[in-house]
Amino acid sequence: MRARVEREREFRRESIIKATEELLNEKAFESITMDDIAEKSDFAKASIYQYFKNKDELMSEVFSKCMETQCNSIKERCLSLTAPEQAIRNYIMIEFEFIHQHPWVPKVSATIPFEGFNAESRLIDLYNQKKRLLAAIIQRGQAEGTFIESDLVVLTNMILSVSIGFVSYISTHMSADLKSPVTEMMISTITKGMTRGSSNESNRSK
Amino acid sequence: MRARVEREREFRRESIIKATEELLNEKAFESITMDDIAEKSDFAKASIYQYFKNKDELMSEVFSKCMETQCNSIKERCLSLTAPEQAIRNYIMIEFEFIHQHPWVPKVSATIPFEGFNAESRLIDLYNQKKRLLAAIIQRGQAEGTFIESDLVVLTNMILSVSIGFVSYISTHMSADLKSPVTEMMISTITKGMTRGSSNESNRSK
Amino acid sequence: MRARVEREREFRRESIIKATEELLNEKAFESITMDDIAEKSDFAKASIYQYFKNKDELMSEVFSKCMETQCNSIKERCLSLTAPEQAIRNYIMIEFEFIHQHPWVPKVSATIPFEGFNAESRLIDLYNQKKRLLAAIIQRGQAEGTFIESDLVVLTNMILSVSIGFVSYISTHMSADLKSPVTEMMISTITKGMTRGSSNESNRSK
Amino acid sequence: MRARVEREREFRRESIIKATEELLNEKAFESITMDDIAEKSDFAKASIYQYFKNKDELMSEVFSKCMETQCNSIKERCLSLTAPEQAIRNYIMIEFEFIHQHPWVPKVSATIPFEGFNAESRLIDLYNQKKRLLAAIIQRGQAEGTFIESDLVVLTNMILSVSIGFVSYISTHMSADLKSPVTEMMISTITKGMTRGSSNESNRSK
DNA sequence: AATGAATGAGACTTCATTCAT
DNA sequence: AATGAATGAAGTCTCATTCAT
Repeated sequence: MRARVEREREFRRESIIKATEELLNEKAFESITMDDIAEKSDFAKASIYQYFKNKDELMSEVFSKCMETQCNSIKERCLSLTAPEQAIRNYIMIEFEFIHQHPWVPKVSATIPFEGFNAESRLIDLYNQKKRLLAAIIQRGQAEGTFIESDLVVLTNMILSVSIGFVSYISTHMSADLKSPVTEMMISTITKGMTRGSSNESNRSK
Repeated sequence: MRARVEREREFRRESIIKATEELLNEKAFESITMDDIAEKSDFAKASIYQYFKNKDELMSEVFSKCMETQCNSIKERCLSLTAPEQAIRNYIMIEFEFIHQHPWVPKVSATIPFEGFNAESRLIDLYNQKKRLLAAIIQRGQAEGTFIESDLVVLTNMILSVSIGFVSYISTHMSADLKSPVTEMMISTITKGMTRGSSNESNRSK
Repeated sequence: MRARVEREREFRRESIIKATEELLNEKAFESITMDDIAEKSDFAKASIYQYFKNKDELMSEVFSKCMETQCNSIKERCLSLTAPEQAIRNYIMIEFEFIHQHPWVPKVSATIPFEGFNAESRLIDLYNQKKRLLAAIIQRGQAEGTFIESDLVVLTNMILSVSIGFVSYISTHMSADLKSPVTEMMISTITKGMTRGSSNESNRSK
Repeated sequence: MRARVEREREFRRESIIKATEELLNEKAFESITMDDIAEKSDFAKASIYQYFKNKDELMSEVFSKCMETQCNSIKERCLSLTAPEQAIRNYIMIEFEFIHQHPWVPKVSATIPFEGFNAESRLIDLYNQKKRLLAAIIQRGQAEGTFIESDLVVLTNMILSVSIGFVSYISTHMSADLKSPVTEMMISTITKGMTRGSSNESNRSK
C-alpha cells in the first residue's frame, strides 16, 4: 500500500539520477540544464522539482550515489583481504573500473568543491569515508611491515592523487581494455612505490 | 611614438588576462562572468571587448599564455641537459612550480577541451608541443640506455598523467613548500619508475 | 482535453503576433525590441521565447501570416472569376484593402529581404505564390484576348510594382476611404494600361 | 588661407558622405554602424563627430545631398521645357536614372520618416520642394490643356507614388538598361494616364 | 502527483557617443 | 584637428525556479 507508492517514488528518483549521469558523459557539468535532464529522463521539467529540491541537490545525489557504490566496492574487495599488497592492487583496480563506468567523474571531481556548488555534507562525508578506507588498507600494510613507513596521511593522500593521475591517463588515452599490460604496469609502479624492499631498496640501504 | 601606444595597449591586455587568472583561482571557469572580469580588471565591461573578441578568446588567451610559459621553461631547463634523469626531475619540478603559480590549471585542464568551448587550435598546438618536448626528453633517455624501453608514446602519456595526479595532490593537500620531502619522494617515485635498473629490476630479470 | 490546451497555446501565440503587428504600425521593423513586444503583448520577455525561437522567427511568422491571408483572398476573389478585367480590379482592390489593415507592410517589404534577416523559405515561398496567382490571372486574360500580349513575367512584375506604388500613395496620402474616386481612378489607370483596345489603341494600330 | 582650410574641411565632409552612400548600397540603413562608416571613410570613428553632430545628422546629410541633386536635375531638365508631355517623360526618366545611381533610396524612403529618426526639417523641405516642382510641371500641362483636369494635389501625389512603384520594379527586376522597351512602356503608360485624349478618351466622352 | 506556462535575474555582446591626449 | 580608449545603455537570449491547474 504505502510501501508500493514509496518504492515507485524511489524508482522515479533513480531514473532521473540515471538520466543525469548519462548527460554527464555527454557534456560538461555546468552546461547541463534542467531542460536537458527533463528531456533525457522523460519527465516534465517541473516534475523534477518534486524529487529534488534544486539542481544542486540533484547533482549532489548523482555524485553521492557513485561514491557510495565505490566505497562499498572498496569495503568488499579490499578490507577483508589478508594480503595488503593485493588489497592495494584491488583498490587501484576499483578506481580503474570506476572510471570506466563513470568517465565524467574526474572532470567533475577536478571542479568540486567549487564555489557556488552547495555540496551537502553527505558528499564530503563520502569523500572522507573513501579516504579512511584507503588509510585503513595502508595502515594494515604498515603494521604488517609490508609497506614503507611514511606518514599515514601523506601516504594516503599520495595514493589518492596518483590514482587520479593514472585514472586521468586511462580516461584520456585508453579506450576500454582494463586488462592491458599498461594497466598492469601502472598498478605495479604504484604498488612497488609503497612496498618495502622493492622500489625502495635504495632508501632502505641508506 | 607608435611603439609606446602599442606597449600600453599590450599592458592593458595583460592586466585583463591577469585579472581573469586571479578569478580562475576563485571560481570555476564557466561561472566567471564578464562582469566579474570587468570589476576585477577595473575596466568597463564593454572595454574588455576592445581587447578580446569574446569571452572564449579571452579564456583561450589566458590558457595559452600559461602553457607557453611552461613550454619555454621545459625547453630551457630540460632539453639542454645532458643527464636524462635530471631532465625528467626538472620536468616534474616545473610541473610542480607551475601548479604553484597557477593552481587553477588542473581544474581547467580537466574540463578542456569541453563541449562548446572553441579553443583555438593554438591552445591544442601548445598542448601537443608540451607533449613533444616531454617525448624528446624520454627518447634521449632511452637512446642513452637510461630509461626503460617501453613504447615512447605510452611512456610519455603516462608521465604526463602521473604528473597530473601528483600535481592534483600538490594543489589539494600541500600549501606552499616545494622543498618538502614529500615532493622529493614523489619525484623519486616517478623517476625510478622509468629508470632501468632501479624499480624495474624485476622486469629486467624477466 | 489535449485539444483545448493546444487551442489556448495557439491563441497566445496569435496574441503575440498581433501585438507585434501593432508595433509595426508604430515603428520600424528593426527598432522594435523584444521588450516592446513583451510589454505590448503583456507577457514577460522570456515567455515570448516559449512561442518563438527568436526574434527573426517571430517576425517571419508575422509576415507570413499576412501574406497567407492575402493569398487566400486573391484565390477566392480573383481566380474563380470569369472576367479577367474584373479579376485584375479585384486584385488591386485586395492590395488596397490589405494596406488598409497592415499599413506597415510596404515599409517592411521594401527592406525585405534585407541583410541579416533570415527569412524562412516559407516567407519567400508565399511571395512567389502571390506572384504566381497574379500571373495566372493575367495569363487567362491574355488567353481570352482581353489583355495585351506583352511577356507574362514582365507584365506580372509590372503590375506587382505598380501596385506597390499605388499602395504607397494610399498609405501616405489617403486616410481611410477606399471608395474614393481617386481609388477608382488608379484602378482604372492600371486596368486600362493592360487591356487591349483602350490605352493601347496606338500600340494596336502600329 | 582660411578659405583653403574651409575647403579641405568640406572635402573631408564629402568623403564621409560618400563612404556612407556606398555602405547604403551594401547593407540596410539601420544596420550600418559608425564603425562601418569609419572604416569605409578611412577616418577614426571619433573623427566623424567633428564633421557631423551625430549619426542622424550624417544620414540626413546623405539623403539631403541626393535629393538636392535630384531637385536640381528636375529644374534643369523639366521646368524649362515647353512641352509638358516631354517634361513629364523627363521627370520619370530622372527618377529612373536616380534609382540607378542610388539603388538604396527606395528602401530608405520607405522607412523615412520613421520614428526615432530626427530628420532635420531640411530633408522634409527638400521632399516638399520636389513635390512642388512636379506640381509645377503638371500645372503647366493642365493650363495648356494637355493634361487631364483632376485635382492638382491628387495628381501630383499620384505621379509621385506611381514613380515609386515603377522605380521599385526597376530596382528589383531590371539590371541596368534604362533604354529597354520596358522602360519606355512604363513611361508611356504613366504619361498616357494623365494626358487628355489618350487613355482618358472614355472619361472625356462621358 | 504531474506538468504547461510564466518569469526574474542575469549572461554575453553591440554601439553611439564622449573623453583625454 | 585627429584619434585611441572608454563606457552607459540597451539588445537578444537562457535558465533555474515557481505558479496554477
